[in-house]
Amino acid sequence: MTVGSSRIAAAGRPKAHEKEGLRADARRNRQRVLTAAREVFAEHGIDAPVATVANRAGVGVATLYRRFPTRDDLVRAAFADQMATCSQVLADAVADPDPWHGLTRLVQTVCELQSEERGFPAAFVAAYPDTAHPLAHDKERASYEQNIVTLVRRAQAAGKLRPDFHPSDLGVIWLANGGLVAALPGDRAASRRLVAYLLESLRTRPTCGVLPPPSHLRLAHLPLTHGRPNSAGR
Amino acid sequence: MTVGSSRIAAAGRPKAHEKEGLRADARRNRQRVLTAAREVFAEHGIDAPVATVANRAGVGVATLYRRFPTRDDLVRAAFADQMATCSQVLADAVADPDPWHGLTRLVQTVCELQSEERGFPAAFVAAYPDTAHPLAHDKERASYEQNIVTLVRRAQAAGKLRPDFHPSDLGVIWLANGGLVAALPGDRAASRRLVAYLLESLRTRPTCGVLPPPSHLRLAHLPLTHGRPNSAGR
DNA sequence: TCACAAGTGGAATGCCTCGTCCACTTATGC
DNA sequence: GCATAAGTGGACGAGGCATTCCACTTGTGA
Repeated sequence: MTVGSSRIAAAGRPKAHEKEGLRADARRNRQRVLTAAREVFAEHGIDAPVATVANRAGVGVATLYRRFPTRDDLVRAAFADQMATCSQVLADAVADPDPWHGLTRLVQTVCELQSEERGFPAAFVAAYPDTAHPLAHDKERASYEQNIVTLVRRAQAAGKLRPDFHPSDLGVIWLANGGLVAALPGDRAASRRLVAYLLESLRTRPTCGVLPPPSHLRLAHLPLTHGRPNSAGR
Repeated sequence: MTVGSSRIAAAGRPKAHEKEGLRADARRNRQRVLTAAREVFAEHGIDAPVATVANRAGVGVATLYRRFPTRDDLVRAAFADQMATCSQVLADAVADPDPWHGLTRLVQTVCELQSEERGFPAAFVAAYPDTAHPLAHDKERASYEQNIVTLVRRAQAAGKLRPDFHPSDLGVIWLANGGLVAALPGDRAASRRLVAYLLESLRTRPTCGVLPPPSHLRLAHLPLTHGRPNSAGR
């Protein structure tokens, strides 16, 4: 991997670590690792040993580490599809002419994604870090938050969403559902009932009770350590 | 610890492991360990190393292991007060002449206990195992379940609780709240908002929507492995 | 076909944790 | 005070996991 390698340098490829610049067999292995990671994470949770993933993929640990130097890299790459779906659903929701419909779809879809694949809730949480995290850049995050705030305000302006709903309540809903799914892996019905209850109480009603004030938590202000005891300073 | 020890045997004490039969210093140490365990579990989660607890308590690991042979023993003992409170609140709820009031109090109190002490939600889950668990005997569990079912039926008969509420939904609520609290340790407001939303939609309303069917999960049919990656077959 | 950079696997290393063991200390009843 | 069972602490071995290293293999462009 000499920097001055004439052949590669001449091809003008930016980084050897990009998916595109990979050799064909390496790209294949990368894909195998991701598939294995999803399977293993679903079975044993997000903290499963790296070696297990490598075994399942039929590659050595070194191969896995070359592509995904940290566990976070692996987790994110494994659930990148789901995260992309979330982004898309949020975009769709904002674009929906009926903001209430967009909002309910958003809540339902994210919760369903969470319950479909065990391990994703934790990845979902990890993707919205509080501070000092390199990926999911601040700009991207800020854009998500902006969209969510917009959606909430519009749904409230339309008279459909209860006025005391706070955008951060979406985080509350998703974290709660994520916790439920983590406790009852494979039980989709429980998640669906939770969501149904919650959506019902979000709708504007004549007899809207008074909610306790929201935490001053920013929507994205979530910890990285959910279900990751290794980082708990043992 | 000779079995035939005349002195001890004459005193008629059943087991040397009972709290009562402990020597004064041992009882003191036991208490220190429990206090340390609560602190450490709150800081680092329920999976914190046993040695950390022993250190904090100022005792050796052997001392800790003698009193609490398994991690589960330690966890349960550490949160025994909270569990007892839960039992009491359930008993009070059933005894309450207004079943709706009793039910809401029950939900709120348990959720508050969960958010007050990080680590307790996991302990709470662990205390309601699915199978093959020595403690929280079947009888005790069955009695809890019976009480919950009674309470729910009465609240529904009184016309206060929506008729499609299922007793197992209480488990859904507590697991969801537990997950939320685990993700946002120290944020009581988030938990309170979740509970407020949920309680609102439990009340009978003219325009009650149709819920998806409940999972066929028994109320107590919860996994032991919540937040315990060590038991996940690494 | 060849040269070689890219890629690979698995052994090796180091760290952390569990749980046990045993020589030593201490509370207790007489 | 004394005898003794109860209690104690820290060392220790086993085992699991993360991460690195390096000799070997393979894909690729010429």
